[in-house]
Amino acid sequence: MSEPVPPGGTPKSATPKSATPKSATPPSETQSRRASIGARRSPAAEAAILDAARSLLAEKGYAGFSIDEVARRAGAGKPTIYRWWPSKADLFIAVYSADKAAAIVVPDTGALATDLAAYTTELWRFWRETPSGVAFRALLAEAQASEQAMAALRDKFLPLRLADLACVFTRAADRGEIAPADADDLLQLYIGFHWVHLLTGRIGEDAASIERMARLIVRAGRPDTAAPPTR
Amino acid sequence: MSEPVPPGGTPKSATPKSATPKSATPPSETQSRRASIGARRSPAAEAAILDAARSLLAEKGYAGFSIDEVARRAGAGKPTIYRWWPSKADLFIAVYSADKAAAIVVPDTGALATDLAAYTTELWRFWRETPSGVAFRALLAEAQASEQAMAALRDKFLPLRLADLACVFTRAADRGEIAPADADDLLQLYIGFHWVHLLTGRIGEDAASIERMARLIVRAGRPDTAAPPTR
DNA sequence: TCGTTACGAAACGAACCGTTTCGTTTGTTG
DNA sequence: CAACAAACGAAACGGTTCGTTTCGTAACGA
Repeated sequence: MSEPVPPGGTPKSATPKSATPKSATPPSETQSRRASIGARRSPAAEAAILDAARSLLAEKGYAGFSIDEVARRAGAGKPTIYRWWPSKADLFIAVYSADKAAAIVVPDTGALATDLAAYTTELWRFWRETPSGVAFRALLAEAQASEQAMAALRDKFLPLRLADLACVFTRAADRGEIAPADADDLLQLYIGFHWVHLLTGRIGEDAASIERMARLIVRAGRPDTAAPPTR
Repeated sequence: MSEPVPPGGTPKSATPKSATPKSATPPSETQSRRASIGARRSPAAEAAILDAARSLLAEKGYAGFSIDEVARRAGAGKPTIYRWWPSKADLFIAVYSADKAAAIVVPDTGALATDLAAYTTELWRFWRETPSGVAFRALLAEAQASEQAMAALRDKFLPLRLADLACVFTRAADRGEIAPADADDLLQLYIGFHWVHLLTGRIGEDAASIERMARLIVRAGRPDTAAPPTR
């Protein structure tokens, strides 16, 4: 869905015929126009479009993310965009996927609490300072209006993105810090913490809050505390 | 969304399709027209607009929530809508606020874990079965594109809506189940749990998951376990 | 060489937003 | 009772965006 569409359409053999002698369209200044490079996809056009989309998203958020504006900035035609990305969402997802490479380093400090605090600090900074943060928020928003986007988010995007954090919890379980059975639930709780802050615009560097939350998570997972009134 | 793009152009079917003679729209049946009742606001119009907005939101989500369509369904003029709700967002919030009355009963079972589980079950049912769930998701989405909506969500909407849950945690602190200092953070964790499930479309009745999460929250707040290796 | 394909420019239709004009209806005020 | 004020619905307008189509041009490939 997010991949460019291979052009395999029906060859229409009808010659344009050009009954209308349009003439004109003077090629006066062929200066900066990025002409076709022939019967193949232009890497220059693709790169220009992706770059324009990324910077536009970073500057104006999803609200200002219009195909027309992307085309203007990229010096590309809208048909060129729609040829390779059938919808606005496709282009949007492509941008995020391309950025995902520059991901986040998963900390390994030897203790869950410090791992979590470090990860959160880094993630929030990433969300604040890169187009990806904006893009992710937009993706969450988009998913609320499109069942398709929702499914993609839930089934493809999240599991992939959460793999890093999952292994932080796995290591903690191996160290005996938390009960292995709780690892998944604790991960979910921590994700929720991130999302609430992201979606309400509170992803500043509130170190105290981050640390408190990390300690709560650790405490919730402590296996030895399960003794007394667990029924 | 659209189909894969046939890049070579399609056999254009030579369609002069439009040319719709607009005329029509015969007011022939003057029956149902809701005339002015004079120099005062018409309760009938207000109710019709709110009802139309609510049902439209429930049916099509925020994507299909257009002022034009609301006006059509309500048999109202757009100026009437804009006279009383200056923007689309205002009408939208009005719908949610009106529904908020039929809110959720805050459980008081005597134990935090069971309170939380009961509350979650009820809240998710509410989100699933009323337009409000759709509306809240849409509000979250809207906030990602509009700083204004974000501020309203963070500063006005949430504190109000969270008051119920807060008192569940307060009662638990009074009973000594959790450390009073942790109440706010635990509440945040629990909210995050709700949001993640709402935003990823997983608000079915997963009783087991709900209960596990409630127990984790309680354990995270246990005051007596607050001891050692915080380093 | 000649057909195929990609390119950008431009225009188009549809949808929606928010506004304005218009004629009508009905309370309120003098 | 008459004049005014205010609300009503219909309709249209300007602006924006999406996604499509047409058109002329340019390079690859057989």
